[in-house]
Amino acid sequence: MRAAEIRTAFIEFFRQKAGHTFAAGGPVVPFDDPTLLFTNAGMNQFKDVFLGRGSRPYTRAVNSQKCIRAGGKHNDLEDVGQDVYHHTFFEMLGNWSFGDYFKEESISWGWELLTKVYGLDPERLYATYFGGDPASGLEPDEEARALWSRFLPANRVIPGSMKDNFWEMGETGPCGPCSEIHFDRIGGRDAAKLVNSGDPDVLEIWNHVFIQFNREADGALKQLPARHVDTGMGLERLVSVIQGKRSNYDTDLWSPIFEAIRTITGARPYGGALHDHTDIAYRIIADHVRCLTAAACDGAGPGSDGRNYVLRRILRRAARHGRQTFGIDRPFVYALVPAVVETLGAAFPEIAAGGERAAAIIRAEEELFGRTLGRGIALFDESAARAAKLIPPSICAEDAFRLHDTWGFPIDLTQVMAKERNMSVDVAGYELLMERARETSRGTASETHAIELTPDALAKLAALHVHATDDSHTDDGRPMRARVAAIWDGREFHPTASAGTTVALVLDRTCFYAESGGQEADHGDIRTGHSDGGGAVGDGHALGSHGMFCVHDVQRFGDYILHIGQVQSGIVRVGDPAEIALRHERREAIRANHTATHLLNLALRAVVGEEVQQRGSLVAADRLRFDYSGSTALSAADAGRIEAMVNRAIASDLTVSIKSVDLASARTVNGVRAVFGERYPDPVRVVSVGARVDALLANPSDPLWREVSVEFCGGTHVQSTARAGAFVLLSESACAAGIRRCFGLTGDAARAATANATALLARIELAARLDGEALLAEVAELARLESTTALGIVSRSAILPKIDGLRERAKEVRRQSEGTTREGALVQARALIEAHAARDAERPLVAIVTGADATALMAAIDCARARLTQTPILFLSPDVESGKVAIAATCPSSAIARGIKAGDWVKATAQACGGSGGGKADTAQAGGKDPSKINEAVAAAIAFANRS
RNA sequence: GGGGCGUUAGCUCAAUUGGGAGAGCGCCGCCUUUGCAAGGCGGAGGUCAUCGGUUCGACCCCGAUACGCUCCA
Repeated sequence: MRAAEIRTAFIEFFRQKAGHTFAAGGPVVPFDDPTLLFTNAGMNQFKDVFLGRGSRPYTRAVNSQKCIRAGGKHNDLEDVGQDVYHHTFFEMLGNWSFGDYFKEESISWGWELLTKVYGLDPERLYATYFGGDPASGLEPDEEARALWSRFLPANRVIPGSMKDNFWEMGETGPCGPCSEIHFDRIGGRDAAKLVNSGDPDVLEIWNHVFIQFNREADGALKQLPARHVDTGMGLERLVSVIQGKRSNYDTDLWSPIFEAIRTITGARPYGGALHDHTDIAYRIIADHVRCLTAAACDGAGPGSDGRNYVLRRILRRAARHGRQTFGIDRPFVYALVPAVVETLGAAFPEIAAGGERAAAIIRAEEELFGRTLGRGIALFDESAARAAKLIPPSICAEDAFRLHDTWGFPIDLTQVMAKERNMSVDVAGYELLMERARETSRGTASETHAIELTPDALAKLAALHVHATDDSHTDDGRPMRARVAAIWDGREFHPTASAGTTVALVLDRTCFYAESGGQEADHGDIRTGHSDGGGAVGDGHALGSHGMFCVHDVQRFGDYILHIGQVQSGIVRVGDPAEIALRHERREAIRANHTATHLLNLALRAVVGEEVQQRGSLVAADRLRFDYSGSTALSAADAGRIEAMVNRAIASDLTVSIKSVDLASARTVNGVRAVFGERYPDPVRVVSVGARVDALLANPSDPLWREVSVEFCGGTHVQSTARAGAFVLLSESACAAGIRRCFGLTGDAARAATANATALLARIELAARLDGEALLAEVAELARLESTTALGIVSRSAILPKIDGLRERAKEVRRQSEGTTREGALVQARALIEAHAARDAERPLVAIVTGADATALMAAIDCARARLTQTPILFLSPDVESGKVAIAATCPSSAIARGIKAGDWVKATAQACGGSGGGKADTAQAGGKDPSKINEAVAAAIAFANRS
């Protein structure tokens, strides 16, 4: 039987014979279960039923569930490839009874399916049952034993321990005995002793769990009113058994993938050897690509945290085999996806439909890693060479950390690579460095500890009968009257706050926007007390009953909004009436930036492509920031298109429409932008630029909406886009692996950036007419301006080549003047050489060369040394204008032997004219600061040479 | 938001406490060979990212900026 037939046979057996409902397996990424990294068993999606919290319209279910066991409590990642039966991704065939049938049906159907449908040899089957546990007061599961005895002789019905045969979901909750069916791959023997002993040829194939108890918090077991059956049978294992193979990988679930690996890498075919490097790599890559494909088709791709990081680690493990084992240095894992679709697509429509997307996701991650992979391997090799000298050999913590931090090698990948060379990794040291890095990167961030409302404080507020803050007026942001409901200093509540103190005010209502969704909080003022009491001056307690409070942050905790700030003067009391007003200009700037952020999001998608996903944003008063998925830099042309699109929208003065609608229908709007993985409230606030929200909902699938910015967003926006004034993209860069970050400006700030660019361009035009020293100075100044002024990406990309052109000319000017000074020095040197050559060769040559700088002087020394090979030579060149004396010397070995070292010589010479220097024994340079002492320097040089 | 690493020839990368900018591959020319592959010899190619500072002297040390990569939150 082929694997697909085996899978279908299982499902059909239970559907037709026993009236089970086919309940398609859940996604491999659990939807609503924070306790689970990945779906790791067939029962995950029915957990609520077993816990008595949910129900289904059926009581019998069957399916094949995609499971991932990596990174979490069940982690088979380390074993993949090393043996032939561990997988990060596998299928679990299962049938369930929700308070319906129990042990008898479950066991007899199990026997029938295995022996009659699949035709397994009954002589090779063994069953285990729960053998009881006196310590827990649990009786043996005699019922299961008796049922199995109907099919199997007594010696093949084996009692098992608490560990093997009693299943518990967690510390508390539903649990019960289980019964496993084992298979002997060899046969013709009594393998009872090998059951549950770890022998790869005698393996568990099917576990039947009988849920009949509930474990209470005090540890006691109570009988459940509704008893359930939960079974699980690993498909890969079952297929190997039915197809008579000793390895899961020798079945038709894997052969198409192996074939694809062979074709793409050009390696020899898979050989199935347990300890062979190539075969291990084959297994690892095949396993990992199945896992990554399944995850990607269910919406989870490699990333930097949580389950996404597990996927990244899995991919990087597979990817490095491409280079190290198969010697190819381009992405290849993605190209295996079609083979995965071929083997799984028919059973899982989401994999058939999502294959292309999965391949794109995998490819992007491979390209990302490909950039650092080569260097990382090189660094690892160096590190391993150092490690090899240690006993026992161990990769040091610094290298492991650097591999992780700089080259993106997860620690477990480093460990795997080390293990291949019989080395270990200093993981403890690595963790230490990691922790230190975490601290330093956290340290400066939380300098100003914000005032927070703890859960405890929230409860206290409720106890004080403080109502939730009414924030229904934040949108228009007009000044309003409110009342001080509570004063909180971060530790306790106070009845009053006096001038100078920093506290948080809770009001009964507010027009302030609390920081949320990346939009920064409003700032403003709160005046408390009866300010308009008329004649209050004469009032005895009027003085001091006023308070002036300056808000510099606003945060929401639960239903309460904290206005954090400082009491400027007077006193603020609980119960005081208050006049609150936010800083209008700041709010206006934020609104403009927020709407521009939405327009930017839309433009990015239009220009870069559909794959652009928002990964975060910040809306401040002075700028906006937008993070999105992507791994290549934006070209200047694309930046220009994006900028133009946003500016067109601003010029069109589009109306911004905002409305709260129910989440389900909001999601149906074509092209709606929702942040991936983000949870949204229901009803959700929809912000649309250029189309009325009502119009969107009236015809949600209209392709026109793809051209319109539609986002779920709680922030504040301008009423129409013209208020944003103008938009400029400031910069674009990488901020994390696979994530790009760009900054933008609107309004006056945007116009200023444009003006800066115009001014700079004008100055560059003028500089083109300069020459000589003036050109050199202006080029330096222009370069300084370019890097320090705010410029848009587009302008900068137009300015940079112009400055580069000027640099090119400046370089030519410099080269020419260097050439002439060098030539001048050489001419003088040649004359000196000729004059000296007639004399005693070993006699030192000390001479002044005029108009030479350090480089030219060295050239002169070079020239002289070539001709006068036995002569110690020292040249000086005073420059009155710059107040410096350049000195250079060379000494042949004969002179060095006499004690004339060039380094000492130039130093002695330089000291005579107020400088110092040094160098090697054969050549050296130095400089003096006082050209007027040139004669003293010459004298010193001659004296030094003669003394030695 | 914060941290780390990086930027040197067309490409991949070196350069000891700061003392004359290098290798391999590629490119060009010549030689060797019947031809190819290869080999031998020679050559061109550098704003050491940019700007500033320290220094007699900076690829190297310090600061700022840009760009790239990466990690943490």
